[in-house]
Amino acid sequence: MPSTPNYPARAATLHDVARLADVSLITASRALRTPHVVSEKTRARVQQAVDATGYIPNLLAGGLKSRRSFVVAGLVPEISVAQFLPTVAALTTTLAQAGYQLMLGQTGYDHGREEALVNAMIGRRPDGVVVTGLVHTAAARTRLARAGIPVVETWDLSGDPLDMLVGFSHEAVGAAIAQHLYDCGRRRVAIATGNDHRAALRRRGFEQAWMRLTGASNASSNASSSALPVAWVPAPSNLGLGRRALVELLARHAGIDAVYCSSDQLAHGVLTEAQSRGLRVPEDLAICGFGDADFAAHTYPALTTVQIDSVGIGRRAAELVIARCDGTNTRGTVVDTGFRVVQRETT
Amino acid sequence: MPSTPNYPARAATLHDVARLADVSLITASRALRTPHVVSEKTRARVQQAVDATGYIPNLLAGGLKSRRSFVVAGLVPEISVAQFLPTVAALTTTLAQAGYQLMLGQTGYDHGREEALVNAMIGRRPDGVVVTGLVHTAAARTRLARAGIPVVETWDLSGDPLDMLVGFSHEAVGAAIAQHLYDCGRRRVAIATGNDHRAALRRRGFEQAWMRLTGASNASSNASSSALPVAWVPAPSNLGLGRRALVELLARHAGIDAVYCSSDQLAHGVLTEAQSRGLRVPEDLAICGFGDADFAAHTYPALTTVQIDSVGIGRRAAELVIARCDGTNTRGTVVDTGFRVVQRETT
DNA sequence: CTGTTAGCGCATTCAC
DNA sequence: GTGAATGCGCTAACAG
Repeated sequence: MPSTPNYPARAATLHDVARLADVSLITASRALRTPHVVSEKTRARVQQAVDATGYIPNLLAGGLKSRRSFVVAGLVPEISVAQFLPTVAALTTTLAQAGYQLMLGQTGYDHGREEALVNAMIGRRPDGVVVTGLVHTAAARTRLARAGIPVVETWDLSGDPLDMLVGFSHEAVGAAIAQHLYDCGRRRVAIATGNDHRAALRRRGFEQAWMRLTGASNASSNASSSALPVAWVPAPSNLGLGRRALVELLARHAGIDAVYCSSDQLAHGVLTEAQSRGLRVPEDLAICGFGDADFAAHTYPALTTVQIDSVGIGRRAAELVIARCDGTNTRGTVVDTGFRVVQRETT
Repeated sequence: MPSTPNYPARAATLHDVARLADVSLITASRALRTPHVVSEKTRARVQQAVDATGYIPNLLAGGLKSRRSFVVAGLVPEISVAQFLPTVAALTTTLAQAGYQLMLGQTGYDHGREEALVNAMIGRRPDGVVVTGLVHTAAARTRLARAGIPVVETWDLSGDPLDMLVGFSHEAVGAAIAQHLYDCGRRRVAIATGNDHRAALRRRGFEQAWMRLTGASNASSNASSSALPVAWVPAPSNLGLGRRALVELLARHAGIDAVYCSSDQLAHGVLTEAQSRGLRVPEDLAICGFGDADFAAHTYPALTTVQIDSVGIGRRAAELVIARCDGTNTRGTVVDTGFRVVQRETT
């Protein structure tokens, strides 16, 4: 007799449960899925058999017939992007509460794996798809449209959505920050920004608003050129890139008095570099970030930033997918989750 | 004629492809799965039918027969824990390269959802399970053992693993940090630590080594009491909690000259609080973190910490699961990924 | 190289 | 309230 536990080689099936409870297959199924239509006695016998066998329903098999997988695909550019984390966490939690699981995939910031990932996901027949960001490649958009399942794009409000959209206007965020720095009396502003799509929208909103505020005539809506000093860093941005960005800005543009950063991580780096050079913040240099990361309120001095409802985006996206799966028509729904400039000590 | 694209209501099946290509079902299947056993001509006809119908194989249906889902379950305490992010990212990438997808779930730091999550995952019949951390509850351990699939626990080396293990010794990490601070000439050390399992192991390793080094006799291996000043913070730790921890330590224990922190986020907070009080780092206070986060090399002054192969853990875990699914026996494998104290400027 | 048969484990549809 | 038959979409096993 072996000392290691000896479990049955094959997992118990509903068939095993039914036989042990001496009922038919379908009665066992009903006892578990719709208990109220089964007599109490039968229900108890089935439950006993379930406990005895350690039966766990095979959702794959059931889903084949009912065409429901109770799986939702989640697409992120890269998992190690702090900004999306609360969204993914809320998504996971909200879905789990409704019996769904999240299947997570990385598209890559360059969209290189987007189409392949969408195909791989569709092959698993998810009941819905949530994307942090927009679906960029035409092939992926077509695939998703043809799949006939609810799709929620998030963290954006622009463009023409594939189906549903939960986010906010990045251009409005940029404009609000410009207004804030202007109101603080800054006139020689610079930008440190990641090179991703959403950061570019914020930068454009910032520049256009700035030109309007300062009455400059050479407003540039061209994405490749800029009227203001800009340091670009590769996405995803971090503290180290922020330091490097400020080094670059100060070297090329003496006398700047404020920096808008496309993420709080970047802003924290700019703050750090400023301090290492003996610059006073905000007296010599004002700094504004984006995202209201968990550390933003606790830097020294505390970081002015833009608060985003990252958790709410995940929750709303999950709710929309679930509602649609339950038969409610949410097609085309667009939710603006808004934003708020949070002034702290760096401006 | 409607202006919106009108896709077939039902997704194409292999049946549709076979009929269009005028071959049998199984031939169509083989043309896609094992092309080399099918004539070139047939293969081309099938491929043409696939393109025409936009067919995407239903892996759920195939998996029912072949007992392979090509899905691996990933269990994390909470997604928003920066420490595990590189592991999860590497896991996802390595699995995707081999045709697997990651199904992600959150157990909660208190293990409250661990059993329910394991049951939900098992119901989807994953080909393997990777856990960041150990499986703590007995019920979950039993379920996983009975499922008969490869399980990799990670980020630890202690205890008795369910199956496979990829990690490092947290007690050895604690001891190494104690040695480092001792070598730096510090004698009045304190600890700022999260209240999770792994952080507790590091603290114990630290304290035991410290007692040995300083020749103190009241070494306490008791988890609830401590011979050194300790500030506990709830997991997951962050910068704000680090500031609060230093406030608490300085209030209760005047004259400490070094703080070991259970995460770099915590250490960054301690550093920030020290600077806000005009303490010089490392002259007045040495600080050591853990994890070598992306920002650690770029704080001012740069943070001394412990480098962990977070990416390697994810990659190795994925490789072990994949190998086992491919028939290689990796049962019981234990991989020590090691660690390295990285001295920078805060010690 | 290609086809036929028989399920995988369960839910749907109809009968009793 | 319960049950028998049928099939979801695909692949393993065996024939040709």
